[in-house]
Amino acid sequence: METNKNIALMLDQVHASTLLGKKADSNLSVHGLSFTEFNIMHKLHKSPGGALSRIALADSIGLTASGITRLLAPMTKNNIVLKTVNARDARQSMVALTETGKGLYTDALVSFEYTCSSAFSLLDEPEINQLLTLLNKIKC
Amino acid sequence: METNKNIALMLDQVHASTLLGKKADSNLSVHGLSFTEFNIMHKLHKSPGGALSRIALADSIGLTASGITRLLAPMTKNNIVLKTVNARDARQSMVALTETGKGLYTDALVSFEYTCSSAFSLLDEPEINQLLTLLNKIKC
DNA sequence: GAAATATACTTGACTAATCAAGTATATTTC
DNA sequence: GAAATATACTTGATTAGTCAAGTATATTTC
Repeated sequence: METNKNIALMLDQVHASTLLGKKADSNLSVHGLSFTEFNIMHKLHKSPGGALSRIALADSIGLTASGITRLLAPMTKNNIVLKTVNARDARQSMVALTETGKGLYTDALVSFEYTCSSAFSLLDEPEINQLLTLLNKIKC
Repeated sequence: METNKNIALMLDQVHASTLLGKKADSNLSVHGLSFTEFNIMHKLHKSPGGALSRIALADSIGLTASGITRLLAPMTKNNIVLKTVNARDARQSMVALTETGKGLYTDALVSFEYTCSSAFSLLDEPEINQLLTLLNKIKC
């Protein structure tokens, strides 16, 4: 019951994320993308069918449904993502990358990989695995 | 050079923080405090002299100077923190908790400790230490 | 199968933060 | 010691998100 360490962990965790997010935003800005936008594109890209519902996207990055609506509006207008109907459930609109979006993702990925590898350059592979395992034990 | 793992780590890290921040906000709301406000109060409380400059506060939690100005304005009006001049440097205004602020901090700390210990309840003490060490190796 | 409830959004109003530009003071350079 | 630069803020304008309420469709209950 080391409450002080729990507190330090929480604050360090959130502080690190704040700075990582800013660094990612800044490195992605040359592609005209925010970190959140890139994050969405990444989830879409790695999803098996290439399409996800808005709710699934929201859950996958910790945004509200409303946040997703507002985020996707300009991305749709700029032809980065497109909206398709789900035949099984008319409430859902599925989101997918357009061809333009895929190209943009591929370009931006290079910058993002750089951001990540430089952020974690002091960690060796076992440490990265450890960190991944430990993060997954956090009860969010 | 496992770039995929670096990417997963970055995204998991930020995702966990987003959810932790929301949980902290929700648990602190009964005290009328946001997580950011509590964070500031915590840094002030644990600072040796009990006072920090706005810039020091900004750096300590990853906010801009401007963000600190806006955050402290209502806290000052509500008598949670107070502003004192730095005799050595007239540009700086030092921030400290008022007596009211100290009392509020003590109360809110209980909720925050609960938030943290429940978030990290699946981690044992060596794991918490590991996680702290690994987080400090991230280059922010 | 109608009524009640749940899910998947969208929208209006708001808030917390950012950035860029401005002001005041301090420090460095020459 | 005057001029140039750097630091510590504050403020106006903007942005990215939240929440609460509304709408449309789906599912469950009876």
